Amino acid sequence: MELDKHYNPQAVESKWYKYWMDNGFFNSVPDEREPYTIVIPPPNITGILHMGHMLNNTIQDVLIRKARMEGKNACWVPGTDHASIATEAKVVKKLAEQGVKKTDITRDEFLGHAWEWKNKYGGIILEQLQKLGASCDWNRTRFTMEEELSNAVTEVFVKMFRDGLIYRGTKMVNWDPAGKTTLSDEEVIFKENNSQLYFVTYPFTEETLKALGLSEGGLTVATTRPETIMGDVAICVHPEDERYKHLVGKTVMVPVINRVIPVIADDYIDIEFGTGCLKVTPAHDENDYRIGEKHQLEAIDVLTEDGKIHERAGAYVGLDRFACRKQIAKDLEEQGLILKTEQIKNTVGHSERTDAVIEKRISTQWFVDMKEFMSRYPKVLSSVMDDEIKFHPPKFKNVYRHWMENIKDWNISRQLWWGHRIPAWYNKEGDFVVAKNQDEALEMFRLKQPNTVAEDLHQDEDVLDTWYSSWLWPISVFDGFKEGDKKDYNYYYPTNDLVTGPDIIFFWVARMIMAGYAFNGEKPFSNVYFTGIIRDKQRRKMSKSLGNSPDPLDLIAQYGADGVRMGILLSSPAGNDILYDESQVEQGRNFCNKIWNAYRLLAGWQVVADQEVSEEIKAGDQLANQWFAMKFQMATDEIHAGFTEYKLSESLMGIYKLIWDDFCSGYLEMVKPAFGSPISESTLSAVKNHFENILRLLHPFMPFISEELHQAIFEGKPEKPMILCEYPKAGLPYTVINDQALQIVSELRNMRNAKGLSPKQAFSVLVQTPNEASYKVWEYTIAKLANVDGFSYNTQKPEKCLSALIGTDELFVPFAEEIDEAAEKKKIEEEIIYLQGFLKSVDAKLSNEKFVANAKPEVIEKERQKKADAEEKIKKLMSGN
RNA sequence: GGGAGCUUAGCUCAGCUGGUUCAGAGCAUCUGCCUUACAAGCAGAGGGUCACUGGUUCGAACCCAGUAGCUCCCA
Repeated sequence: MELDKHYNPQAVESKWYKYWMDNGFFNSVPDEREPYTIVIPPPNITGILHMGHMLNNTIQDVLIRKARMEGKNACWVPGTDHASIATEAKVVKKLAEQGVKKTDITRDEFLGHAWEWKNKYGGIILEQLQKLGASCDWNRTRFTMEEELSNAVTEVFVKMFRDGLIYRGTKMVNWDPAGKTTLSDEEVIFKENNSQLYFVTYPFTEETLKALGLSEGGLTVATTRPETIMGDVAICVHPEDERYKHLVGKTVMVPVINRVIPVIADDYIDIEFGTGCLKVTPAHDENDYRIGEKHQLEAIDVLTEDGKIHERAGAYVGLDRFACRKQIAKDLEEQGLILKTEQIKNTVGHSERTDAVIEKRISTQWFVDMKEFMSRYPKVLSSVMDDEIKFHPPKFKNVYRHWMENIKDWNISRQLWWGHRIPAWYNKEGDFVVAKNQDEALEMFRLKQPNTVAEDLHQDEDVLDTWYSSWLWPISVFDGFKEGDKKDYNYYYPTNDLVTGPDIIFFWVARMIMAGYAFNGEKPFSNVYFTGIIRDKQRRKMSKSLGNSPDPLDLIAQYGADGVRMGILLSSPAGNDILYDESQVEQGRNFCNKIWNAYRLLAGWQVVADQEVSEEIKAGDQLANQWFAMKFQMATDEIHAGFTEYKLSESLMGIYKLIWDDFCSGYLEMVKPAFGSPISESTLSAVKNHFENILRLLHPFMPFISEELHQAIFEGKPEKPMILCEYPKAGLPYTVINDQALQIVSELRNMRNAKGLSPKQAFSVLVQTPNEASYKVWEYTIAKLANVDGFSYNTQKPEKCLSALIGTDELFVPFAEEIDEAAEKKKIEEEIIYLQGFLKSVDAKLSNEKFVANAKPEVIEKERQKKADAEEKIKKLMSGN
């Protein structure tokens, strides 16, 4: 059968993926083997596959496939996250397109639509992962809002509440006016902004003017948010500020609404900033809130939940907050109350999901008491610092510690419908209990008020933060919270490796560690591999709006999954950002093609019995076999070292070079029979064996082509499919082969290139060496690779020749034609000059008493060797002249 | 404002506890080749004052200090 010149991935990929699936090779059940477990960072059901997923899941697949090949019981659990805010926004938008408003339908109706949406689109991303070759145990696919996982969430919430780790409280929280929900601090992204700083004057009241003996005047504050002045309750100055000391206790009027407010003093104030006067708006600023509490001031919330001016503001009612800012500035200007404006840079919080500008708002919400949590579970921090849980790269340990040490309470309630509803029930008086379900809640109420009936109770309307379910993921996917048989949980947990982006280190990684120690007393995983963020060539993040993100599925269609996997992995050491460039994926495709053609080559050879080939060929083939065996083991050791350090790109590069340089350019050329000649049976078998071994090394990285060719080598009947073959082991002994003689090949090629000679022109060579034997064994191979038609040793140097050094041995190539003697001489002279310079520095070192006295003996020995070698070389080069 | 990290070839990055036959890899570039496995290829070659300035040391890409630039995290 004729094989195509180019590797064609499409047919191959779907064929083998189906084969693996049909045979259940991805599936795992507990047995006596050592488990190796990864839980997928569950993608959002709203998500579609992007380059970040590609990187992330390729790495997981590499790890899981390698573990599987190493005989471990490999289990990669896939699944999806319900993504409360994102999904709710999607569904709201879809309903709006149909002319339905969320407020017009019931909660149950809305959830019906949401589930419908989830069932239709929620699994798309998992199907896309299959195209990549992800070897997840699809039988284990979980969803954060399915029944079992929801039960786990309730269970944990109730437990934490009863343990005093969750409380309901009224605090200042982050409000997303677009999503109309509160957010945790982690969901707020700070962005730098160019803002106007308005200097607004608050006129003194009559009373104050009288006391001061003035006819007019006021206090000027600097603010970027004039639209909140209707919520002002005081002006605050520093108690030591000489400019304002005398005004403390006096009153001023809030512009626009002319409400009277006091001037107070607090050392929180920064005298240098603005005018040194701060307008205190406790309802809309964290610091103002604190000042307000301290001075017992009222908090007037002047905004509605969607960011418009509330009735209680008394002016501009119904106007959007940003429109109001402009309007009020204009009006104040007209009234002469704006002294000046300045441009400043400040940072403004935005919603991670909706990108709306966050408002600070006082609200009654549910919180996790993090200080208490951390004091009860110190392992959460120490395990990472002590490397019981290893971060790769370790620089993220600092980031982790810093966050942990400054941790704030976690706001976990969201004013949404799509999510896990908070298991708290209220009676008509507003008392509440936390319970697993309504029946339990009713019982609890009845203990105090026996007459309570179910109709009196209503469940909290809010749902929990998405991450409140995600943090349980490594436990809950193995039903670790479920009563009864915990076979899976006991076997698979703790998991081995977690692969994720550093952007969710706090959202997810940290909280999984918390959940692990708090609910199971055990770490959730042993290693965390932080991938980089994928950027384009200009270092911009990939985003839909920039349009700089290629569609991964298009890439797979164009370059093949293996090619894409390789391209994306090659330049992605852990923690470094990946600058994506299509040329990398091309490189991946080209590599596939290279491997494919190596197979084509050997598939086309005619085979004969060993007796049919000459002894010379046999010996040459055997040497080549041993030589490649050495190269193979050396590379295998390096590849394992890369895995140990989680430097997957280095492992992959090691394989790349092993295959391309050592196997194809080296080994195959060595054993390749002359055109039209056959290959011996034993050599072909050795080649196939080596080929098969490199495919094994490659399989975790490029699963499809390695399976395809593995099957092809064994004519479709291998003992095992590649996916189950044993991964080559590190540290196996190998015979060291002295291949210094092979340098003759590159020297000759170089000479031909430099002289513009055809490779077809044969040369004879003369080597001056004390180790004749180490060259003799390679003669056949060298002759083949470099077109040499004669070898001689330690004879008279010919008159006309080209020369080179092989280590300290000399190589002469008789060359009858024109030689640019001057150029040759110059080349040698330059070499001598370099060596002399080198020798001088070595000599200087060796004659330095301090060096000899201080340096380690082996270093000195090395220097002496260098000196001897350099002297030897110089001697030879000089004598040649 | 606080913290962490980075700066090595045109690009992306390796360089472990300091020891110049280790300044390296891949890609890109250049030269010559359509040599019956592969032009998605083959054979070669040229690129670097290791950000800058000082210091420690017999010896610094590596350790220390300062300067400049960049990135990230947190407020």
